[in-house]
Amino acid sequence: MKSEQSSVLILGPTATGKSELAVALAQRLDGEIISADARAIYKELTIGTAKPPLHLRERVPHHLIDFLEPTQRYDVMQFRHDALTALEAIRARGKLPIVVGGSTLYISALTGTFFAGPKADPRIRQRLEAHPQELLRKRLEEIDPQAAQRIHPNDKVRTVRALEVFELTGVPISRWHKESKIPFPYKFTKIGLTLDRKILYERINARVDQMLAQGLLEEAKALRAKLTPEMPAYRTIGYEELFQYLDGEISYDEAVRLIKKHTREYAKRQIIYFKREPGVHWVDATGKSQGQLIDEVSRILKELGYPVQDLAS
RNA sequence: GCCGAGGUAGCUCAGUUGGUAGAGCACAGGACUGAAAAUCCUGGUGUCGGCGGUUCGAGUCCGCCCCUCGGCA
Repeated sequence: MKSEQSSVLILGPTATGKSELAVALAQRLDGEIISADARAIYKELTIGTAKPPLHLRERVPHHLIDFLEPTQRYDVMQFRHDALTALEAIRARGKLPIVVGGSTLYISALTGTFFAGPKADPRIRQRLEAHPQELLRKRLEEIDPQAAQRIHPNDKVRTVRALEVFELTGVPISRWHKESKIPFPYKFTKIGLTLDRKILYERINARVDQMLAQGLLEEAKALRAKLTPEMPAYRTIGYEELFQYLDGEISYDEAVRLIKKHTREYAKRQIIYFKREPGVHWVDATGKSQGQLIDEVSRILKELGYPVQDLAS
């Protein structure tokens, strides 16, 4: 572990104010921000992904935002690589890396271990996906009973991935998981944001209305022509529902209702996932102003030895 | 005050000829190793307005009371 000093990692469900906190901390700690967000990576998905606004990005350098075409594929190990590159570059500049994000698996890639197996092969994947799940499941039970035990019979995504790994390497994925563990070479001080569930949901609902007022529908219209359902960017909350509306499948009101619902469900999944992340300094943002929140987190970091500058402005 | 309709889950409601209640929405818990804002699993959460009565048994039938919404005064 080559970490003289840890970097900072801010995690938590959507709409808790992570981005703003990150910028404020970057200013007090002379840092730069690395986004761990599997949708903010794409250009043109701007309003719906709640990217930090330009004026914040001008104040503090942000990395891994807006660097991919929405038609491109990306995955967690590419993220791991890109994040590592960015992190080392920031450190080389003598600055503090601050990772911020809500993409659960991306966070895990930085705090946990991954296996050195093969990456996705679109051709194999496509071929496997064409088969009915029952058949894929049967095959998984034959080649990797251990994985079959952990993967639910209905979970096609994981079934396909397991079969793909086996086809590419001849080694069952369960063995990969057991025998190949590569940790991320840097440690993080983890700050987790929480918010009273009810307030969080209200905030999500309000934010969706705000996104629509800002022109989310126009953005979705422009994207509809370029994206197909196979592309990850297509499956983005706030866009997929509007695509359905634009295709005449559901009403506008229904689309809006679904965006809110899906975002709430997403936030809940994030909460559950992050719960098991070890060593997080949890900070409850309920009832606190932006300033109070920043002060509280600054205090925590100061106690941990970070050189927090007091901005008496 | 009179007439009518109604009080069942957080909300909107369904509930056969009496057999200790269920649907949508909302919500809760969980899984997760290269698609992760993805994918998948589990869960009905209840003084059936209240009190009595009939009955082996009442959300359901009877009586009284309370409350809500219409209409007439």
